[in-house]
Amino acid sequence: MKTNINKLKEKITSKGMKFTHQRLVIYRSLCDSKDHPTADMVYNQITEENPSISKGTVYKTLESFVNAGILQKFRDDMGLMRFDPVMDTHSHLYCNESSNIRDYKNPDLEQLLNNFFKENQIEGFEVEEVSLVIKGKSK
Amino acid sequence: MKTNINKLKEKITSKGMKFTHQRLVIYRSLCDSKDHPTADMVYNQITEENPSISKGTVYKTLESFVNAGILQKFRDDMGLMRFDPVMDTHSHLYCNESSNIRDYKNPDLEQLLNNFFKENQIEGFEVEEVSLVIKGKSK
DNA sequence: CTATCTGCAAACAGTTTGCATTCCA
DNA sequence: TGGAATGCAAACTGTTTGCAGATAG
Repeated sequence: MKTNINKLKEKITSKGMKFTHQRLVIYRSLCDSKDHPTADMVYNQITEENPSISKGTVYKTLESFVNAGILQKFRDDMGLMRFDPVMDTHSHLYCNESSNIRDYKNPDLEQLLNNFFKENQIEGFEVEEVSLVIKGKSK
Repeated sequence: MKTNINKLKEKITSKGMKFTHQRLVIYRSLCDSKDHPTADMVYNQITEENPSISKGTVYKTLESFVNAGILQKFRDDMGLMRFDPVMDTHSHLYCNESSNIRDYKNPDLEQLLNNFFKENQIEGFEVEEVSLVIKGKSK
């Protein structure tokens, strides 16, 4: 746990950014939650123990984390921005019933897709990045 | 052209909905544009020739078209709702430079993904629908 | 000390909603 | 004529912005 904090501090300060209480709290909230929360969810979660952190700060902090390569962000079906502390490329499983979003990583699948687009060039388009949206239900 | 209008009229009326001038104009605009427009884009486009159609009507009409199975909708990276008159399953090509969105359909790819998820069950998750987000640049 | 970060509130964009009026069937 | 569709404006939600004051390094 301490290690993670030190790593975070290093990541932050190495980018010339300042290490603040707010940033620590926000980052920890993201790591604790497995649900790829929105800025608003993070705000509601941390506000219980840290009532003085403002919503604007949460938005700005999450954005700087993304810029610093500490978080990834993506849009969900509702158009909400989701934040993800897992930085390597992976897909997401969207549960149609609970609207939960789980991580899914499969190197074979990545390989399969890379090969496919290497072999099947698209007329007038150069593929740079392919990601999967997997919908279904968790059981 | 006439044929399409009659087909549209049939689709609309067969659902117990009314066939109006606004709905015709909105549907035609979508078919003419190849760019998967947002409601706002449709509004701006039709408003040149039909200044009296209101924005609210465009939103409501697009939504009823989706419910009636006349259009598909999906979210883009910016969180905007996009509308698509092509109803069979297909992927989209997102151009990172122009932010254009093109259609991409490849039965082999669909087959490949279906097979993959048939053979690779995901622990605790039942896949219902898989779609691809393909980013790159058009050339 | 000073550049960055924070908190607050106002602004913004896309979309939805409510309701009186209009219009298709 | 009756029920659905329209137009308009107000409301709503998620997010961004501007700025004065606070704070890390």
